[in-house]
Amino acid sequence: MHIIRKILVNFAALNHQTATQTMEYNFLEIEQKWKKYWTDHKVYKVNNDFNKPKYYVLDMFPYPSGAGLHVGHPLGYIASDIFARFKRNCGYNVLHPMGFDAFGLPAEQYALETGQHPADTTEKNIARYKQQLNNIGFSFDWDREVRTSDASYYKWTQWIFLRLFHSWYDRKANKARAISELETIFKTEGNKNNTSPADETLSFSADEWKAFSQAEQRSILMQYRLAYQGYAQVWWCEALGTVLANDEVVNGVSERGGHPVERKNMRQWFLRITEYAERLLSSLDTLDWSEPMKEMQRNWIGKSTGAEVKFKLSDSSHEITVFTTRPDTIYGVDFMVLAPENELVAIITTDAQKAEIEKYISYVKSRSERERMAEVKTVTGCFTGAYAEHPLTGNKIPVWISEYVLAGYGTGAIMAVPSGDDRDHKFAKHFNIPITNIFGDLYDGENAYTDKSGKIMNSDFVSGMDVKEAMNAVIDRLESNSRARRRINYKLRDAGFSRQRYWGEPFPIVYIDDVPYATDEAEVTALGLPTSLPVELPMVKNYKPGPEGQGPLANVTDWASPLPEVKVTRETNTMPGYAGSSWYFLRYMDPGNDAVFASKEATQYWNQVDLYVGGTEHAVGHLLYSRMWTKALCDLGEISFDEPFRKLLNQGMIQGSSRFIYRVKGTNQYVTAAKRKDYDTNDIRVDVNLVDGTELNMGGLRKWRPEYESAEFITDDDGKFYCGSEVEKMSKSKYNVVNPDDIVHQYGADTFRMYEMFLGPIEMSKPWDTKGIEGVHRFLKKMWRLYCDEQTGCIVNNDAATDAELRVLHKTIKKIREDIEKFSFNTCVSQFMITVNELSTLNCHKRAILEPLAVLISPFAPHIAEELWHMLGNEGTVVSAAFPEFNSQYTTDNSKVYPVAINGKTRCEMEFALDADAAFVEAEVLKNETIAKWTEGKAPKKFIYVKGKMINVVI
RNA sequence: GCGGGUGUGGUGAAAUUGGUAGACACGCUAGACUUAGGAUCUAGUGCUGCGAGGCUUGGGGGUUCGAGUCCCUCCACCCGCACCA
Repeated sequence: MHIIRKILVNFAALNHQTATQTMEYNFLEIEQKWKKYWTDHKVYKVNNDFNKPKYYVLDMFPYPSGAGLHVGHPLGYIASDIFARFKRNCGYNVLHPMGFDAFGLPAEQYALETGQHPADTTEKNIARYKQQLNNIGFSFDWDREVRTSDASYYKWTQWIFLRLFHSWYDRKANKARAISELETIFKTEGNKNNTSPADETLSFSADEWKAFSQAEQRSILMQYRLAYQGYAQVWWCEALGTVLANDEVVNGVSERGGHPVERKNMRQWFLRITEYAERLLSSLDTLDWSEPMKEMQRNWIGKSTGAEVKFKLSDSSHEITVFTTRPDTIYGVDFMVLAPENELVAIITTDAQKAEIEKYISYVKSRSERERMAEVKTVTGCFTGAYAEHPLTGNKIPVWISEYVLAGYGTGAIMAVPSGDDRDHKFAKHFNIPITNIFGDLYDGENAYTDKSGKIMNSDFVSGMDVKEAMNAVIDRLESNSRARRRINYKLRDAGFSRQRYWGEPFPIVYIDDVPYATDEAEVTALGLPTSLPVELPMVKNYKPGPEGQGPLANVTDWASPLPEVKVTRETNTMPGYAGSSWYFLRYMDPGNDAVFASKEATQYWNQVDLYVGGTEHAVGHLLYSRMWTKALCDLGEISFDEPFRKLLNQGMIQGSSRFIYRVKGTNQYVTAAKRKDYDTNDIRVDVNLVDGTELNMGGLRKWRPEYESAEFITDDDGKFYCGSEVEKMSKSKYNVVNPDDIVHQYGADTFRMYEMFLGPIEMSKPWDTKGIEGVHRFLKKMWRLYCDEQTGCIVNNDAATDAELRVLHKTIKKIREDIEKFSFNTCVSQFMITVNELSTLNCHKRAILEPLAVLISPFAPHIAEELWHMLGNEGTVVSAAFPEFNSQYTTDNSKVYPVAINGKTRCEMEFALDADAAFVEAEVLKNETIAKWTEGKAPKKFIYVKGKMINVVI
């Protein structure tokens, strides 16, 4: 089957010359011609023409993986390209750039396996991506391309990092300020008006500040900086001697080699995004994003109001501080739970419990946060032997540790109220901890009462109060003796910014006696080290990790220790993937600038991204970081807007559809899907490109891999072999990747573009299926035949259009304009099909209709539109033609065929003028034979006439 | 577990936001033209029934003259969860 198709395609290719003469739709030739024209004439070149109104359409730039582009990638790019072209036709100066997120883990993993340098493989992958993108006919201005791995780009990533390093967040002014200003404040008033976001207990006077050593001062400033150092847990694999990403840990062991892994604390860089939590939350309201997307960010930021309560420990001077959203339930506290990582655990554990606690902690080290949160059925925990004192009753409360309390959230400790919280309840039941009921009959003894309605009982002075009252009363009482304070807590955590990897941006940081300094600080200048950016990533030959889990850069001794005699070392970690992608939209505005990341004029003009298109998988990562960077740059006066993406359009994911064959165990026989139940078989994935629908190309399989060379097939009764199928992520390893190049070669880029849009709403996920593309291809051929007879060539005439033809055209213009603005591209394609069908029926070959139609379809199918536009004798390019306007004279009707229903069931249709009055309509309807039959002479109880919609008779 | 989403013919889907469910396509069936066809054209195609008709938007319930759309409830599937990008 497949072979026959190939032969026919080749046969068609051989006939190209005759095809040209017969003027049939020769997409290969047309598309090649116009692609060349667009490139040669730099048609998509964008100038910073500040006099024209601007529109900025941005795609999430791709990571250039070794597998190349698959048919899922272009979905969003096609949508944004249509919109960009549309806006351009509407007279805007449209910025629609593309680039590459080129640093990342896969290139490094590939380097470890093959020894090829990531710079080389990345270069190759980018070349392939560009060629694939160009094949689809996008209107990118490649002169503005950016690559995050270019030194000329990451120079500015490093520069922004240093701006964050040199800044702190002034909570009163609610903005970032220079750290030098904070030093001035410390010199005059200490930190009494500016508590550290990292350590609220930190307190010093102006005199104390001045008395601190430089190292002490710097360590205090580190508690304020927006880019700072702290500690975080990473996956550590002893056997591989390396830190692993979450993705590299599968089922609790390393993906490579299956070695055991555990959590390890490491010094890391962080971005203090939590200082922006409130602004990131509140300015969501100003954005034109989908409500679910905003909801996801809100939940991620996770604002909750409640109280921080301190519990004294019996027999110890330490205290446990907890955050609770339900201070009203304080009389129901039956035990306390610390995160196993909480520093207090080591201090308070009694000798008797030590062994058991250590055993439990080592178990927790092997568990991911995900597992810890998800597996609620199995309750685990361990008693520390210590007791806390209830702040109001003074009762002794046992202190436990358990994995369900996470160190990174809140204070890493909770007060457990089993009668009012599900997890606490399960825990108490499991460990037989007595439960205090503070809800009276509302608590049934079997399940926690988590509802916030009803009265609090059995709770001393708050008994009988409702939740809100009790909350305030409890906090007031506790506040009066300094045991609590009102507090807002965020789930959002500071962003880890260090990776123990090679293929990323080096930090512009050097350590002098283990104290970190920015490369632009005086201390570094004094050493004679270069202070200018970029700090270039040195070329290396091996990518193995450094000692003690440091990044590979630690092995480049002359780079990592430039001045060994004075104990000066460089930071050998690199920045994470999201560093470069947090600000790339700014670089496109002025990509060549060597003096600044983008000129003020350029950022002022292009301003916010008007439309940002990309997948929901970035909902809380990239989009949140990018928003924070933008706010920081705005605070520091570098740009004049504090939100990067005004409108966001989320495209759905195109999934792969994998094909399976079934091998009879222990043989080289394969059985068709329907008969596999009769045999004992293994499922095996085969290349989806060897399958037509579900029908396997058996000869193709034999040639695919040597192990199938002598395969025997147990076919279906019709002699064909059918595969099973399953929807999965599109990936190389699942053999379900479909390359857009193949589709473009077989049907053309215009068909491909329109087919991807025709698949369904842009935001919906769906599996790829090439079946159905024929319909779109047929449509383009049919449209072609309106303009061009296959024998005689162009058949467009200059006759005046009829009213019917004008109505078709103007209704189409209206519909297409509206649907593009709504990003409803699938219905645009339907409309084009309807229009072409109607014009074919009308036998319309008139310029007055067909010339606007060519412009109308040009954002969707630019190649054929350009060809038709020129066939009509136009000069220049359809890219800069004016988008047609509709005339409402041709889009409004003055009568309507109403559905007439009896009791809501449509029984017939009747036509009335749109301005017909109700009495007339009612009389006419009741006269109607069909209606009379259904009403059986009964007088209607009610007559409903909705103008322009429908008529309903209730009997 | 938490958060977000989705569910409509054999298939992809449409439905001016409460007003004719299934537009537009794929596939399938029959036919025309043709040396030929996976080109092109015509007709049919949700299910059920001889028919008038009845049934139908994941299941159940509700509001309404009227529900795919609103409310309640249950189920199934997909995506994300902080070091993949």
